[in-house]
Amino acid sequence: MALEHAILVSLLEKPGSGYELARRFERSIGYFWTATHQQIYRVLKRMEADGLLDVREVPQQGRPDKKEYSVATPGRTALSQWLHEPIEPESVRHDLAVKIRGAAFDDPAALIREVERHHRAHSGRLAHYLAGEQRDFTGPEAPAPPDAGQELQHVVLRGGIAYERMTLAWLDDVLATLHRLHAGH
Amino acid sequence: MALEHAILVSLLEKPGSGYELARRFERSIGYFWTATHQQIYRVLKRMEADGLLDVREVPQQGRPDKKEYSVATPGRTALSQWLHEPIEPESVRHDLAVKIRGAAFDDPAALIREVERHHRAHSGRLAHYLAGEQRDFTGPEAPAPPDAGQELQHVVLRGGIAYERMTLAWLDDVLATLHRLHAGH
DNA sequence: CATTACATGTAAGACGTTACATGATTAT
DNA sequence: ATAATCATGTAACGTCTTACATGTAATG
Repeated sequence: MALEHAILVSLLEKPGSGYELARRFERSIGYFWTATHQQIYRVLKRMEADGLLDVREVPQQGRPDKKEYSVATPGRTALSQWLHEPIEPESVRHDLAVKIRGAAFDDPAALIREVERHHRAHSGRLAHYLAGEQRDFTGPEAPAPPDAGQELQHVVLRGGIAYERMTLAWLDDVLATLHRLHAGH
Repeated sequence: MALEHAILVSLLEKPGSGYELARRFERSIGYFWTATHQQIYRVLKRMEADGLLDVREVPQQGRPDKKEYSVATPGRTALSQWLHEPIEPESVRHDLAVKIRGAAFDDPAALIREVERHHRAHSGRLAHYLAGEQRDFTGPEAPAPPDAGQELQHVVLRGGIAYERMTLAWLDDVLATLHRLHAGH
């Protein structure tokens, strides 16, 4: 049920429409929580009905009107409450690991292309994160005395960077293993 | 829909009952794919109805009888087909990262305990993985010429170990950041 | 002329979680 | 006695994904 909380955090960082939230879930906050627009619109309605959010109809010119959501007081309370509740360290789901173990019953070499694809995707993400870090935190444009919010956003981004680097190193290991098995050895 | 595939892989590694599968999803295969027994029983029934699995009633003494599932030919085909389909690099969901960003709107210091709890949990997992690696792959009991299946299981386990080490280092970074913010900076 | 961006939604079905339910055996 | 392990399930509910549905405006 943390989609609600991710939305609360994102709307506290900046109010916005369902569409805008969907875009953020493709970037920034989407690095550690994904959601599609269908999900977002549904949850926004429920959260509004529950009084967690305020809506404001914003007429626009040359564009469809939008509904700008912002966090109401009960929403802040709900977030605060959740922050004080312990959560379980999340359980992982790695399709690729299932595939790798499954390859023992098929052709391990056939997985090489797939693993290379994942490697490229993670390289791309890493480059994207590093560019974002440069832009927002370590580059010349970055605000000199960062506030708490920025420090916290940065440490989360550093986590994403560490994750991608670790994953790339592991995928290299996987590729080496697959090549070794292919060579007969 | 990869639960089906994880079950196929696990049953190919060794046939077993729903209960046994549920146990495996708490260990071995559960390191990268989780499922509860309720889910497993439901999916096993569906897979049997779909002809992917064979069942054998095994009477036992001093214990309830069990149904031993094994992979039928169409199940092997289905797995093979999935292995040859490209999958998307998975999208992540990190509650803790949402909490960290949310802490900017609450009390960052209140998160310290929570992060420490996660740190302990991941330390435990790492120790568990390392013990498993020692037992099955690098210890004196490990089979000298490992086959493809073991090589692949090992590289997946190495991924789990790398993930836990990376996570612990990141949690140290998070704690240092939270302490810095608490100190007033 | 086609595509991308902006903007919001519905519906069906798959998947996952939590709670409930039962019952024997083994270990403390 | 109590709890843990073995063993299998149902029911209710909530979440998530995929496909469908519509329409304008800007960009190439």
